[in-house]
Amino acid sequence: MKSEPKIYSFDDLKRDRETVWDGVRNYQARNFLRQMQVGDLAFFYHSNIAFPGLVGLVRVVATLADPTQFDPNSRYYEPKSTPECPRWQTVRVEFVETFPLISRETLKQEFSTEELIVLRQGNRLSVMPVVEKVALQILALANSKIAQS
DNA sequence: GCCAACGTTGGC
DNA sequence: GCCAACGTTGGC
Repeated sequence: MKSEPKIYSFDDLKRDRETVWDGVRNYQARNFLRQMQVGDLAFFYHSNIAFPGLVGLVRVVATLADPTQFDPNSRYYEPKSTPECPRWQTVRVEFVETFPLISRETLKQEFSTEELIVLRQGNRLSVMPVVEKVALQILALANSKIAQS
């Protein structure tokens, strides 16, 4: 799950404890959101900063229709959506743990663009899947960094 | 339905 | 700040 820290950082999530991943208006990203289930873990990625990369772990605690689509005052308002037939789906996530930055540079050294969608040039999705094998390797990397610090 | 123009994202 | 890579929009 990717966010610009200037807009919403991992520290913001740590402070809030939970957040709704609202405002995603890309169909491919929405389809990934639909696949997410309560209990799923996700990495939090900081984008559009000097040192982009993974900064921690979050967990899905609920799946829901994106509430902003029903709010006429929201920039994400979707007049065609109704509570019975919402167009945009999302999840609520909770803070799990912070780990020392796994930089984009490190990720590129360790993984290919086939393995990690976030490494692909021109990638613009706010949510993207990571296969289990790669996820476990990243977790191992995170744990070794925690052990070092 | 095609596609040029435009706006946005995000690495560098 | 630049610019490549997208997605979206809208004229036709």
